[in-house]
Amino acid sequence: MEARARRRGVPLAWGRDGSALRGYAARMQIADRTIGYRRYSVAGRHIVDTWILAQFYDVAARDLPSYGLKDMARHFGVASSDRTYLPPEDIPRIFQEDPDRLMAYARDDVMETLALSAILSPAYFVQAQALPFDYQTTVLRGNATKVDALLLREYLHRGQAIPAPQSGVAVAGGYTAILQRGVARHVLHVDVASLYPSIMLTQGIFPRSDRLGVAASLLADLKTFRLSAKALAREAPDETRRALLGGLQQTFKILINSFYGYLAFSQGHWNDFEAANRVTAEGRQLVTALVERLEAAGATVIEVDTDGLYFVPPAPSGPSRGVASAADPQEEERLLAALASILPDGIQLELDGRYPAMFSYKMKNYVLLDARGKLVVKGSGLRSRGIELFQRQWMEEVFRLLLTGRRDEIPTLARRWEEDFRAHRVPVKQFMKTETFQDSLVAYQEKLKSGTRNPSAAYELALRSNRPYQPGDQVSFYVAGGGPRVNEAAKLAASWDPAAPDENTGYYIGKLRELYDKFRPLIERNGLVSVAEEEAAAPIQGELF
DNA sequence: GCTAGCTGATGCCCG
DNA sequence: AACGGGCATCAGCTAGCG
Repeated sequence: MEARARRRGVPLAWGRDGSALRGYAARMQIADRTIGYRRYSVAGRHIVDTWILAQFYDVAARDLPSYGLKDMARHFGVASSDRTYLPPEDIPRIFQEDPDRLMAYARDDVMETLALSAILSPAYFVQAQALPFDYQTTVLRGNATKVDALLLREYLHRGQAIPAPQSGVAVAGGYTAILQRGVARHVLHVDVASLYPSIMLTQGIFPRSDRLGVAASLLADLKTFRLSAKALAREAPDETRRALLGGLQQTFKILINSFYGYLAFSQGHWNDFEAANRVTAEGRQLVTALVERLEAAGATVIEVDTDGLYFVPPAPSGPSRGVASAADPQEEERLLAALASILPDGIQLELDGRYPAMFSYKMKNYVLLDARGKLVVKGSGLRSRGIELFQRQWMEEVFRLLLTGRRDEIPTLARRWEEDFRAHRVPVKQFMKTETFQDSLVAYQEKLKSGTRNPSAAYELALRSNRPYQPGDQVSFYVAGGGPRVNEAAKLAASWDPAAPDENTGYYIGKLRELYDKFRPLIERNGLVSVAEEEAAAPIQGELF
């Protein structure tokens, strides 16, 4: 709209005072990545971009197929079944020949955007009422900056000086371990509720420079507010009110969890790295104590990550020991009570889930089968967007067979996939890789020249395409020819022709085989194997089989 | 001259 | 401009081998 208006000489006087829209190139950090976008300001109004809200949402959820409007609308269930879809490349022609159809399409787009905004924006609108930021800024600022702003406001209000941020020292994180690999039956997941904030509150760990004790009272107040919002949401008489209160408590939860991160935030005026270290040390100690207590009770602990763990409860004594068994609910309750009893007052243990089966692969990488038969895949090695779709599908199918007791069907499945590749029955969408640019193309070329990074297929293709790619943009590609360097054989996915498929079949079949080999020992064992024993048997090798 | 194995960088994910 | 801990992949390098 900005470009069209400039071209036609139409002033976009959208300000409440009649002033014009202003826009400028900006970049922002969303979790691990930087995106380039155009930031706008209009006097007296707030521009909140649903595309950015989508990316913030996805930081935690990581379940969006893409950030495009159509995919988003379908994902959130707001796409109407009779909406108009038009192929983008035909839009100029349709505009000429059938403008009404184009307008219907545009109207559907606007309605979907509005519906997405109604889902994704209320949490920020609520925050804007609690923070010394306007609505638009509330969306764009990070959580630690928001905590800092709350402290700043209180100190200024009381006429007190603001300390300078301390320079950073290393902070150790949570305890993570994998004790068993392979297939487990009847798995429980317990976790400590709000581990770090609870430690801060119960142990009184707050920034040393916060002489007024603002952080401590803020955290306590936010926790109280959150719990009452949560209770009110449960009792809310109608859907609208429930959604509002639900958003409120979600927002508080995020802010509450940011207090720990704030301690180690290098730009925070009241940061305190030593305090951050005490919080994580206490967290490691609590979780380790849970592991020890469970093992003493005869449970098999599978994996541990920061504030929770997966385990198989002790089998009833007798000959069935070690065999999957239906749990005795009373015994289970006794075990959980015993577990909770070793935690200090104010630290709550929660039974977070119960799973008929689990496949434990590596730290932070596992698959759960829930009681409804749904498969939950966790970990970068198993569900990363950096893995081609066919690998993720292969894994999903294999893990489902493995966890539902049909592992004898796995070899047939693996063969079928190979045959599909050999017969070019697999479309490009399934074997292309999609990467998001972190650097600008210029920055990439500089790093290459100075030897600080290696060539990457995605950037090389973007450079060859002569299109203006920006950080945050994505490119999809596949491997066509042979050669020693895989990246040199890459081609844009858009250039793949189903009538003349030129993908490197050998390369992809090789990938299928590597995939199978990776999991084969665990599939064949069809049970748990202790990592300690594995390591004792093969102490030198990193790979265990 | 070849290769296994290591290293560093990148990208993505878990809590 | 929240934190640390992990895994997979790639290209380049190097020690060790024949």
